[in-house]
Amino acid sequence: MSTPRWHGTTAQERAGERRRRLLDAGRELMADGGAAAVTVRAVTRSSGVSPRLFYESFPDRDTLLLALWDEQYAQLAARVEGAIADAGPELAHRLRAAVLVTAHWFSEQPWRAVVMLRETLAEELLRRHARRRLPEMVLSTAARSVDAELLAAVSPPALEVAVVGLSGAIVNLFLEWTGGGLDVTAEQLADEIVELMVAALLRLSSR
Amino acid sequence: MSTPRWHGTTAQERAGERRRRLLDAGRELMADGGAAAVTVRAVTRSSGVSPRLFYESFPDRDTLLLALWDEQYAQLAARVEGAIADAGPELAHRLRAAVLVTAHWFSEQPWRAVVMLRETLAEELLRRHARRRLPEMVLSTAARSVDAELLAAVSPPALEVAVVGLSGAIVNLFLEWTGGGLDVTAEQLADEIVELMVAALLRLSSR
DNA sequence: TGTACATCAGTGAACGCGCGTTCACTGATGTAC
DNA sequence: TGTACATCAGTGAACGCGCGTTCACTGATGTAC
Repeated sequence: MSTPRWHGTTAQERAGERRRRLLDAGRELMADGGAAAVTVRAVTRSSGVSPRLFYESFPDRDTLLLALWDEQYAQLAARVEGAIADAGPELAHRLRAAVLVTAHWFSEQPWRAVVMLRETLAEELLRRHARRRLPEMVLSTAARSVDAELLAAVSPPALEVAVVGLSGAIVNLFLEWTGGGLDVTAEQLADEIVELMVAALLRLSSR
Repeated sequence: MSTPRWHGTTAQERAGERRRRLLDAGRELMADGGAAAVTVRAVTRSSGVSPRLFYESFPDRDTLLLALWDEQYAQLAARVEGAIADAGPELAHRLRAAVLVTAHWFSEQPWRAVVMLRETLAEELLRRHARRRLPEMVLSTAARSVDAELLAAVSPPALEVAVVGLSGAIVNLFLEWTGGGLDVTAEQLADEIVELMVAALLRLSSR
């Protein structure tokens, strides 16, 4: 036997399963108590993995936090990707598809907004990691190969300001909406956000 | 002597001075290390006030955090108030004066943005306390007694959505700008924000 | 095939820390006689 | 005015906790002979 086994599984299989359990526990803890609740001890306690083995999966607590964010990001990105592929060539349609699928993704599991948005504002580490990636993903994916030269013609500072303002608006809207603070449907929210984005783009291109 | 003295000062004077020193130390700690750095022990250590006496000024750590926020809020509100009084009756002028004085207030002491904006997103307690008060202050103070019936005619959900989006945009713009991430002048920033606010108001009123 | 030993995988107690809060204590000041 | 005592103001050690991380140990499995 070239790969040694232990209770019938390889070391790699067991390590992989432990990593999975640590991530799941971390996600649940973050959903309940924010990033501050994701401590090495809480994660190992609730996953049943011994603290010693935590450090076999992750060099430290911070790396786990980043992994949690990245995992969600990858899932959302895949969804957005799919939605855009089905949306036809027109920019506004692509934008709307991207925003709407994001709204649905958040409303399916409201804790996703906690992990992706709220705690990303709360923890310095996550803040630097994520910064404006979420809205930029939506924008850039939607705009890909569309009006590229339009954006290229915009002066960098004006684009910067627009992106920062839009990011803040979008993040806050999704956050408040998933938290139940906004009494509108996903479609109304998406329309609102698309309008904001289109208005910002138009204002930029008309300068 | 009706008020007893101790080393020549009354109990009240000494208690007031300790409260002042605790607040100052807390502000500095928050500016340097965020709300998480504002611990009872750190505050008492760096102010030279004994931990026992901390609880004479504040019932617990959370109350100190809120007091720090409130102190800054009161200062900013006073500035905005003053700026608006000098701005004449037109809405856009009042808005611009309010936003510009806020921008200057932040840029004078960039840690103010940390205390008022960044850590307000980071700590659950401050989040609930502050929520949308900052942008609402700017908006409502500027709009006071101007176009009140205009706003009253807007449907509540639409107004909600607009305020949440605007809040996010404004907070993010001020945050990024004070952090050095936006290479524009205070005037350019103010113009941008006023444009956003006016556009949002117009969009609302034309529905 | 049976046994002594090496190694691998995993456990959970321990270390050292800083925290919020409290409590036993000290020393300065006021007061009764 | 002088002294014994009460009270006021303040100090800083102590309590009990959870943390990130490490380390001494156990027991299961593989291997040499």
